[in-house]
Amino acid sequence: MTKKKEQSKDRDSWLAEAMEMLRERGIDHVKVEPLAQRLGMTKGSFYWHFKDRHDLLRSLPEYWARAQTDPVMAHVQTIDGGPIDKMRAILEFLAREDPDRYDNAMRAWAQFDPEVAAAVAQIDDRRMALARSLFEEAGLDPKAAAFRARLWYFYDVGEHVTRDTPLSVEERLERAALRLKLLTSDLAAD
Amino acid sequence: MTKKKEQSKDRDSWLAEAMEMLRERGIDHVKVEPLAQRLGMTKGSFYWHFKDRHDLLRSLPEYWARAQTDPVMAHVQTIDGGPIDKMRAILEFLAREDPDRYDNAMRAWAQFDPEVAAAVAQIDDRRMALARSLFEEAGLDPKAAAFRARLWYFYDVGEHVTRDTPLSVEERLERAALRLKLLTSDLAAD
DNA sequence: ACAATAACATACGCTACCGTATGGTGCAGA
DNA sequence: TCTGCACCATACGGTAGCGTATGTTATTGT
Repeated sequence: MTKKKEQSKDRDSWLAEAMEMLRERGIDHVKVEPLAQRLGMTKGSFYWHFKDRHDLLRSLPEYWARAQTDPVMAHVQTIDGGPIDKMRAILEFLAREDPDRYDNAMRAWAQFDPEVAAAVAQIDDRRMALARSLFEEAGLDPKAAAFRARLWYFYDVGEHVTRDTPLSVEERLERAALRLKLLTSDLAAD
Repeated sequence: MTKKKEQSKDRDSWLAEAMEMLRERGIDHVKVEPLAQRLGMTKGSFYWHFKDRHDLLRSLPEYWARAQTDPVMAHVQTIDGGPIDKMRAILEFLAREDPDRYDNAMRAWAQFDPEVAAAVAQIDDRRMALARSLFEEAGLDPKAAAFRARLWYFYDVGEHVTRDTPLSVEERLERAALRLKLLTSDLAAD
């Protein structure tokens, strides 16, 4: 009735806690016995919900995509106005919400697992496609829009990946404004 | 006479091979016994050169910095011309040489180790400071130059971090040209 | 009331790896 | 030639985590 495959609240609690461990210590430290301990359970429970450890790991990317990237996409739909307005709205949303808590950990993992790399690349493509369409909407030809979307998106990635101590909201808003200005100053003002 | 501390060819061969394993499989897979096997040695040798596994790991960032980032800095010194010329030269150098083979692995590691994060952040700062000084030289005020240096540098990081299959040299050169154009088009033409 | 089953706990053997202890080997200098 | 030391091998005990087998409990349909 629900989905064709496994889906349960208990199972999701294992996945959620596994994501937490992934974020804190990396994929090689999400192990089933410590994981069980954090949930106040034992291995017996784990091996009921999952075939083995690898089964858990394979389920994480889908869980991540489901939990993290959908909100952003949904939020964009609610905005009206020109492409520049939308960009500004996205930047402010990202600067306040920071919905990609697990992105860094996923990227770190993706470095050493091709399947995970594919999953992350797919997310990257979706986000960049959004930016690209906005730049096209603003009047750029496809090639220029594609490049500027990369520049746009990579700034996000760079900010997250090169930083250990998080910025204040004010600083993030200020940098977002600068970014928008530099990347759109030559475009038609809506 | 050489350095005040440990430095030997044998020790460096352990470090080099450890970097290789770090790049291929991540830090949690550089373990002493598999490492010894790859070098055709046994643990006895390892524990002669290193106190323990942690001692090896602590030595890696310094080894990385010594091997990877110095060449780029050295190459910049050899260039003469205006700041834009220097930027173009740097981009072409990076597009051809790709001297940061280990950057992704180091960043992945840095996610979960504050000391490593500090080491990587230091490298990031050095590289961004170089870009910042060039933009200042090109006429930007300090604040604008700092931001544009981030934009400049993050594009590099983004390209490396979001990519599994490497680009061709031609594509990299083309993108480098686009990047230079977009980031310097409003500046005095040398 | 009573099977059946989902959801857990317990106990076990196994492997990979760590670090230590100790023994061997080649080579420098007296 | 002998000795000391840098460098490496071998052998050992200990631990963490994997997966399996099997026992236990709570719930649910009949």
